[in-house]
This record gives sequence, C-alpha cells and structure tokens, in this order.
Amino acid sequence: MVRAGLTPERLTLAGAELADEVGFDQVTVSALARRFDVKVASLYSHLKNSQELKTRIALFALEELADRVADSLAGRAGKDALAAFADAYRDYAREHPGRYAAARLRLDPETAAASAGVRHAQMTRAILRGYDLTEPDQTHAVRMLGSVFHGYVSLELAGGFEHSAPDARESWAWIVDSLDALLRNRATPSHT
Amino acid sequence: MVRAGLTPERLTLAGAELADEVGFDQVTVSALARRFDVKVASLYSHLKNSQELKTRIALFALEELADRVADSLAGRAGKDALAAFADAYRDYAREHPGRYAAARLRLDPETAAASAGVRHAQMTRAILRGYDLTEPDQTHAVRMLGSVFHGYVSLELAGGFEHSAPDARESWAWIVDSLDALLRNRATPSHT
DNA sequence: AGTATCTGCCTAAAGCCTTTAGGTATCGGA
DNA sequence: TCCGATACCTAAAGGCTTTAGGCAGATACT
Repeated sequence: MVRAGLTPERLTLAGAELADEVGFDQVTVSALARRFDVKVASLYSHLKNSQELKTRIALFALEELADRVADSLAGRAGKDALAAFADAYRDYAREHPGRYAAARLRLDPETAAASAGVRHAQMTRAILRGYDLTEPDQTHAVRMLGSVFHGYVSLELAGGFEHSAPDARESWAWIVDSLDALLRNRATPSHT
Repeated sequence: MVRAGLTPERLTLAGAELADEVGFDQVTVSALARRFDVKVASLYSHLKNSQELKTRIALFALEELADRVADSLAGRAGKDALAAFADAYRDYAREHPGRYAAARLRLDPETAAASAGVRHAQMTRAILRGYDLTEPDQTHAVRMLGSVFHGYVSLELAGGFEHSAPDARESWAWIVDSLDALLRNRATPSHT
C-alpha cells in the first residue's frame, strides 16, 4: 500500500484545478479522493471538513490573483494602471473560472481579514491615488470598481454576453475607458 | 390521508420563500417536502427533478423583479429613471436575497430567451434612450449598468461593505450619480 | 348511487456525498 | 531492530436525489 503523499497544500492545489475543470461547487471531498485514488475518509486526516477545503481553495485563489495583479501593476500609474488592474482581473477569471468563483466565497470576518483580500483593497486604493479623490469619494470609488469588475466578469462567465455583438472585450475596453473618465471628473480641483 | 394540494406553482413559491430564509443553494427537494409535510418522492410527480425546481424559482424571481422594476420606472425618465431602476434592483435583493440569487442562476439559452430576462434588457435600454447614445455605446452601457448593479448588490449581500464607513447606501447614491454623469458625457453631441 | 378510472401521495430501494470511529500498515528515528 | 507516530483503510450512520411500483381518495360516467 503505497502512500499517496497527501498534504493540505496538495489537496488545495488539486481542488483548485478540479474547480477550474468542473466548477467550484462541484468540488467535493469525494471527487478529490477519487483524483488521488484514495478512500474518502483518508482526506479527513488532512481537512477538517468540506467547508475547510473550500475555504482553503478560496484563500489560495485570492493569493494567486493578488500576485498577478501586483505584477501587472508594477511600474504603472493612472489609466494605465486601471486598465492593467482590470485586465489582470478579467484574464484570471477567464483562465481559472473555478478559482475565480472560489475567490468570491464568503469568508468569515477573521479569515477575510487575514486573507489576500486585504491586498486587493490596498492595490485598488493605490490606483485611485492617481486620481486625487477626497476621502469619502475614494471609498465610494473602491466599491464601484469592485462592483463593476466583479459584476462584469460574473456576467461574462455566466455567458451573458455570448451571443450578441459587439464582442465582450470591446465592452470591457469601453467600460475601463469610461471609468477612467469618470474618476478624472471626480478629482478634486487641482491646487496648481 | 388528506391530500396536500401540491402544484408546481405552489412548490415554486414555497421554494422562493425557502430560498429567502435559508439561501438559494440550501433549497432542496427534501427541504421542500418537509415544509409541506409530505414524503420526498411525492414531489417528483410535480417536478422533473431538483434542477427544474431551481429553474422555476429563477424564472419566478426574474418575473417578479421585472414587475417591480417596471412599476418603479413608470412615468420617470433620465436620471430619475436610472435611480429608480437601481433602487428597485437593490431593494429587491435586500428583501429577497434568496430569490435574487435564484435570478442569477444560469439558464440554458432557450429558457433564458423565454424568460423575463428579456424584459430586463428592454427596460435597461429604455432608460438609456434618455441619454442619446449611439448604437455600439448603448450596448456597452447596458452591459456596464448590468455589471455595476449586479456586482454591487452581490458584494453588499456577501457582506463586503458591512463593517466599514461610509454606509453602503451612500456609496450606492454616489455610484448612481456617477453613472448618470458618465452617460451624459457619452451622449452624442446634441443636434440643436 | 355505484362503479371505474385516474391521479396524488406513499413505501421501498439504490446511488452518491459527508463525517466519525476505530483499525492496520508504513515510515523515520533511536 | 524495534517502536512510536502517522497515513490510509474499513465500517457505518445520516442526508439528498431519483426511480419503481402500490393504495386510496377524487372524479367521471352510467
């Protein structure tokens, strides 16, 4: 009886791959056990329960996405940064739909506070710093950007724009453009 | 043995109520059977399967939401209409989180084409008519509005804005305001 | 009214998922 | 080498889905 070499990390990664293949809500402890050719009960030595598996996948995805976004943001500012941020987000969701869905899992407050979700918020604020918004506006803008990006990507993944012209990526560009204009309009009157 | 008087319609409505109470993905044929104090198998005379139950709830919610939106839109135009649309959407999600989640269920193309989803799109376009956009822009705008509203409401329901100032409804107002400004800016140069 | 049919809900059963309890075999260190 | 820790296993209970077939109210026809 050769050991399979299970660890929480390997299970999480395999779970993420499984999510991309069959959808996040089809990720089950049973399916994962089959993938490792191991009995279901064996996984319960490494995972507290099914919920923990999902949470781990979510945290992993948040981390991975934050890394990607950070990379594409490097050295950019203003509209350029906004577009890079948006594209990193959308590309990740298209490449890894299951992980993206995982990243949207509702986490309990403590878990969320310790997650890469915090980095996402920081990066969003960093982009907005390029637009000179006053404080309450900046928070509103963070929320708006989050909403648009999340909303668009969800709708696109759900196939909402599939059978209609124009192409989804044109709309994406138009939206990013519009958001940039909007934020520039909201900027505090320059102090020059 | 008194008959329970099950019909697909009653099951759908009860399913919608159940969704609001316990969450759409906790809606199961079993839970519904318990609610009617009837054996599980009995429901299968009225429903093909669990998926059909969910689809019916989704269609019901889309219809109900479209009715509400239509009501709040009556007699309004321009920014007033935009705000009414947005509020109807958000209010519905807050009052009926389960039904709202149901309305986001992915439907197969034919079902979707025959659903109230079509009315939603028409109403969105009706609002945009107040902004004089050229054709491709109008489509982009439809997509953007859908994204923002859906995204914001999802994030708010997921508790994303819960423990931070300012209040979610201020951000909502700010966003609606911004969208109005944005659309006015995109309007085709007036022909006066 | 009396009977025949039909339909609504029931019991039974199989299949899959989760989770817990307790057993056995393997690996690494003394 | 042996011994403990640990990795994976068997067994079992409980829940959800779905199908097959049965009994009894409800409906309809004479």
